[in-house]
Amino acid sequence: MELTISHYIDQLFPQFEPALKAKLIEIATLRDFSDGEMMMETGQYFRSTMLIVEGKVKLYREGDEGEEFFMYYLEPGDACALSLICATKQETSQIKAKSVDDTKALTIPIALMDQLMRDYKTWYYYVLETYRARFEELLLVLDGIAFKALDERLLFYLKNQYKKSKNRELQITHQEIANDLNSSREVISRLLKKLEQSGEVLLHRNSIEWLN
Amino acid sequence: MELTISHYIDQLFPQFEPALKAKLIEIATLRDFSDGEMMMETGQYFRSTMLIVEGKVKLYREGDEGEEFFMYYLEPGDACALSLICATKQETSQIKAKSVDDTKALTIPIALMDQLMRDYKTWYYYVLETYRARFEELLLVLDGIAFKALDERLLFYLKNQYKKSKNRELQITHQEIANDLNSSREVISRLLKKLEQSGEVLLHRNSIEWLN
DNA sequence: ATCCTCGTGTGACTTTGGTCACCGTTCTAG
DNA sequence: CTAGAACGGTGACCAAAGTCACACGAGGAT
Repeated sequence: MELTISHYIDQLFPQFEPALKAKLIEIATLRDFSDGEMMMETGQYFRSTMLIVEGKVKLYREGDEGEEFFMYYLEPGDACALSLICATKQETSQIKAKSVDDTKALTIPIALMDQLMRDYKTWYYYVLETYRARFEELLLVLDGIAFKALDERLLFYLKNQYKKSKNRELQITHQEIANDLNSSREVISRLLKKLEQSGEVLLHRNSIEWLN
Repeated sequence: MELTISHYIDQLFPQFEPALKAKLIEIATLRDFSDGEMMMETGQYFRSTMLIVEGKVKLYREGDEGEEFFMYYLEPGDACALSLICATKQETSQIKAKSVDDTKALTIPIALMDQLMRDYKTWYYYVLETYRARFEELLLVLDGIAFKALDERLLFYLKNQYKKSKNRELQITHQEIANDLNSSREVISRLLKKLEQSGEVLLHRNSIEWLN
């Protein structure tokens, strides 16, 4: 087990100083989440901070009537910014996180966060950079929804998905896209049809092919 | 001058440990911004971090065609989260900040940030809390725009303004509200008219009166 | 007093996107 | 093989919000 953790840390966090790596191997535990499992619910408290080492995690905001609004993905090497921040204050989260793949995460008790921040400079930089990156990502999402029409947002969404999956063939249904963009299936279907007619994608059942 | 800085710090940051207060008095300088002055432009680099000690600062996101989208205000005791984060990485900002009052801010050279974070626990907590608070605020804005119709957003906006100004009479034009909400003047006028008819506000030229 | 600008009110129209109804196809469990 | 569910296509309609055109009054400048 410790071998595995050590391996992940070397691969994904090469910038961590040796002493920090050793410390993490000592205190972190590996936790598994299966595809589709909720990792964080609205209103839940954090007991530990998580570093994703395998799989993919989808973060979204939940509306008053349970609508879901996709924000961004966390991938191996990423940390949940909220769990880093909220952790120190024991605040409740207003965000949901769902594993969308078989996912493994290193968990670190929040009680040790202060010590890590103080003692390991590379950890401190990592945390700040994580914050910054999430904040920027959130701003991009805000841009989309504030300034762009749905067709542009859809295009942005698709490009993002392709980049993450590194695959010409995207396995997704129109309904799922509609959920992520907080729209409705029919509207997404229509917009996709337009994209197909203008030669940007090919539509199949359960998948969308990108024609670059 | 040092007397003034010391006074602000005691008033607005009582939680700072004595050594930190002394350090800040030593390294911080006071900077003035006049009403309406731009404090930060899109694409600008940070050279220092700022703690607001007087006045009010409006933060907004700028769209591709120059549209402005209001995010939140910074008030005395607040710090610009972005200048705390980006500072350490020398990244450019994608946000605009405008002084909407005669504003004073303590500026702290970014070169000293690392040292402050490492040496003063109360500073470290303050920075993390600032991040968390701005992140939450941004999430609220996102909620509004993602899940609410314009009439609800307008109401939320007005309540926010009243809370900040502590005044039954809000000095603002319909056009300004429209800019902040990235809408158009006519639409805002119509919605305000509805609010007046339902007895929630009284409309005057250049001001809106809240009837609680 | 006379202009002129600014803020506001309002009707008519358009566009975008959400909703409803319904259909055909594909996939899968039994 | 068959029933039912899931997925996607489509037309008709509706509602919210953006746009256009114009009118009116308050207030400041000359």
